[in-house]
Amino acid sequence: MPSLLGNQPLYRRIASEIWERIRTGVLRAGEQMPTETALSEEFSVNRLTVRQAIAELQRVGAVEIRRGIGTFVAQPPDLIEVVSTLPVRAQQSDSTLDALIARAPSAVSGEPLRTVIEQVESFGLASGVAAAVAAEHLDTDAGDIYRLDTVMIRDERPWILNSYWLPAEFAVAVDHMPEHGLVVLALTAGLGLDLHYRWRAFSATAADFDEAARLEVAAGSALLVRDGVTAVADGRAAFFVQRRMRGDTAKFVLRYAE
Amino acid sequence: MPSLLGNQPLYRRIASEIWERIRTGVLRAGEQMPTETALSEEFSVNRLTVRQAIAELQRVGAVEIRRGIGTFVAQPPDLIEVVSTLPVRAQQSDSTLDALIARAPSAVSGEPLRTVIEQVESFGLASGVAAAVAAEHLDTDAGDIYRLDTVMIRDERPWILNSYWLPAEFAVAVDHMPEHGLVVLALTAGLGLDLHYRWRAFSATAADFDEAARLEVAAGSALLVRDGVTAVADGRAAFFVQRRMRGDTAKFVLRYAE
DNA sequence: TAGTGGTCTAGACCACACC
DNA sequence: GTGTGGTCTAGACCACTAG
Repeated sequence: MPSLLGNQPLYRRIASEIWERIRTGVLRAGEQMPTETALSEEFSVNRLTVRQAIAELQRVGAVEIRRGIGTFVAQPPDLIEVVSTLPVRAQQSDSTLDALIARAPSAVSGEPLRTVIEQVESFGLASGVAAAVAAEHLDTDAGDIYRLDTVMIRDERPWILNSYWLPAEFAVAVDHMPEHGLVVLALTAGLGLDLHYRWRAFSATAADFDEAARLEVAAGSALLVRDGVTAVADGRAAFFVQRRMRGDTAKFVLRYAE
Repeated sequence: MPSLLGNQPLYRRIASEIWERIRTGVLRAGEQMPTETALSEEFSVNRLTVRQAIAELQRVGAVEIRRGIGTFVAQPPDLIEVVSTLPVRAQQSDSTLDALIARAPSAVSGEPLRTVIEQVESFGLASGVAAAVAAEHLDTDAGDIYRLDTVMIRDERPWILNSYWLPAEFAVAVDHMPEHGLVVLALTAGLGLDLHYRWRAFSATAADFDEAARLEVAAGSALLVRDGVTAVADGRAAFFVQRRMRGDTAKFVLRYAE
């Protein structure tokens, strides 16, 4: 244990040591790490102690564990930047959706593949606390709100969880949503609505068990949350939406016009 | 183990069971949980298995562990909303800073206490990859950039880590920064500059070891990252800044003017 | 089949906070 | 001191992936 902070527990010193090897390039991105047994022999500790160190490195995003195969130094994630230019007016398709579709890498060479789709998971009358909160955002009565849960899939991997709350008058748009279509397109193209943002908010949270399972990440992973209210031209609120995505895969950029 | 998914490992079923107790109010927020030993007897498993379950609940934010005391059902975090109204022009003090100071709860009754301060941790010429990236954002030469690292402290707890990269001409502002002052105030009031955003970006990341230690959170916790470039009236970039904060303590809201 | 990580046990001792 | 969570060991067996 040729390490630094003598006061730290063993597993943390081992984590630091491995981290250092990654940082300095002794272990390179994508490379397979020594097995847990090998490391436990090298550091003369129990395998469980090594596992504790590796678990921390995984949570930090430094290594990737592939069960039955081995542990690997993590590759930098490929991050999609979703850019908006401010001030925006009208169309909400400015950023998120176009970007999703346009920037997804093409699988077949040359052919711009549409690899982002939005899949409906559930739809029905909203209830409970969430419905009450949504009602407040939408200036409507809580009994009259529909909830639509979808998942956006990018390159065949779940990417963004969406929960929409819509007043009844706008909920009919869901019927206009084609298989693998996008909710917002169903509202704009399908219903001929002119949408614009009323507000958006950004926060971060740890994935709970349900979110973790649906996004295929570990419970507790960092999620980026963007929620907001979108309205139509005459000022009525069309929907309140909350989007949750893996933190390391998306970045929202707001450019301010000069 | 009166549980659901029979295929899951023991520790996960135990975590689900406890989670269910919290969700349904059998265990209430703030309440102390049974000790690890008690739980291990109740579920007839080894204490380590219980610990694994509790660790997951902690990462998810469901419980809070106080060493030497006990484990408690987590309280909902008190979150500060930082609101901007769009379109913004000029002053950047719109949101972040004013909000930080104004909305911090008062310790002494009635007296609006200024509980948010910004403390310089290091200052000097920037180098390495980070400096190169900053140079690109700032349209400057990489050799001429200063880096300023600060921490914002709210109610005596570290809250936001800030890294500023400034061209030499603006770095002098640091000399104008009073003890416990705010960097942006030093630039505006101290140097008489008229600042405005060029762009901002939001993302989320897992706290690395350094960030975790400085923010007093566990490695791997969800952090909200906001970075951006602020310019002065004539268009020159004044600084590139990256702010990292505990995800559960801050939320950035953008309101769009009608 | 061989090799990897994943789960679980039994038991020991330590570090910390409170009384 | 007493009780809490934190660390570590030795050893066993399982589940998954690849060849």
